[in-house]
Amino acid sequence: MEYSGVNYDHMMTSLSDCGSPYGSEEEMVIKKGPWTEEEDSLLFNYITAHGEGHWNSVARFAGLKRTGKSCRLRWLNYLRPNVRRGNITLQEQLLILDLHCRWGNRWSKIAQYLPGRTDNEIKNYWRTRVVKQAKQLKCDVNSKQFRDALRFVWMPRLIERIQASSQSDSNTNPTFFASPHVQASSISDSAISYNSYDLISGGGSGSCSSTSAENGYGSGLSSGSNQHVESDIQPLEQVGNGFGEADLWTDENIWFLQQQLADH
DNA sequence: AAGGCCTGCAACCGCAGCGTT
DNA sequence: GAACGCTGCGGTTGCAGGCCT
Repeated sequence: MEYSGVNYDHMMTSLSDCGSPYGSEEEMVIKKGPWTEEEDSLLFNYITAHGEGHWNSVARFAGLKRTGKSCRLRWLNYLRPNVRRGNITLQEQLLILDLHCRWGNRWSKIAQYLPGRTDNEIKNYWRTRVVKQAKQLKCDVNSKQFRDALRFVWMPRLIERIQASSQSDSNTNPTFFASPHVQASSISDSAISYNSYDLISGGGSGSCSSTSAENGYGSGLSSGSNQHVESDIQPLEQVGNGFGEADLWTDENIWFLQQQLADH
């Protein structure tokens, strides 16, 4: 954790300005801006002892001069156990693209299928990477043109790279997709029964999967060392060796995409 | 070295949905 | 059923650090 040491005391707002969860006998002042280590500690200890929920009470009884919403956000996006930080892996990128194709900007729903990732992180990824590339390609991120580019060009390339990486890793990391820590049943939307296998084999229910099957981008992961038994698989649990943000948005790929778009 | 620009991310804001009174 | 409060979601903003000139 890093704290800048900057005094954020100036970022205080009277609770009377924004709907106070506190008593009105005295004007409570809430703090805004980055969280301090001490605040994190207070929040973590309180939730560890009392559990999540009732966020306004958390804010009040933990001794935090924060709104309930702020406490909730800090917990969910940062303090919560199993929150994964750091680079979005290739597999995660692929999954985000696929799920966004199904559901659009339903970030929290998408986040359900990326263990340890928060909706905020996924949203930031989408905006800072994908939207940026759409701009670079001079098309709207929601346009059919760009969606087709993602579906028919980008995702197959991602799969190729994942496949190549998994093959090169198979000696050192033969259990890439198998995680004993989180059960697939933890995924609430059982209608889709989502995992990487579904994604690459076209087994999902969304339009992308069917089209992806047609276009053959499902040729990859189910083969080789990563083949797995369905029920054992946790989607995209990271083992963490070498799938950092090896970004696909290289000049070469952008050029390729532009050619594909020009052909349409 | 310094200033400006760019990027990524943490956090805030507004709104909608839901439950309770 | 209206009013209110709480929670969660998606959009947006602002800051810190890196990069470039």
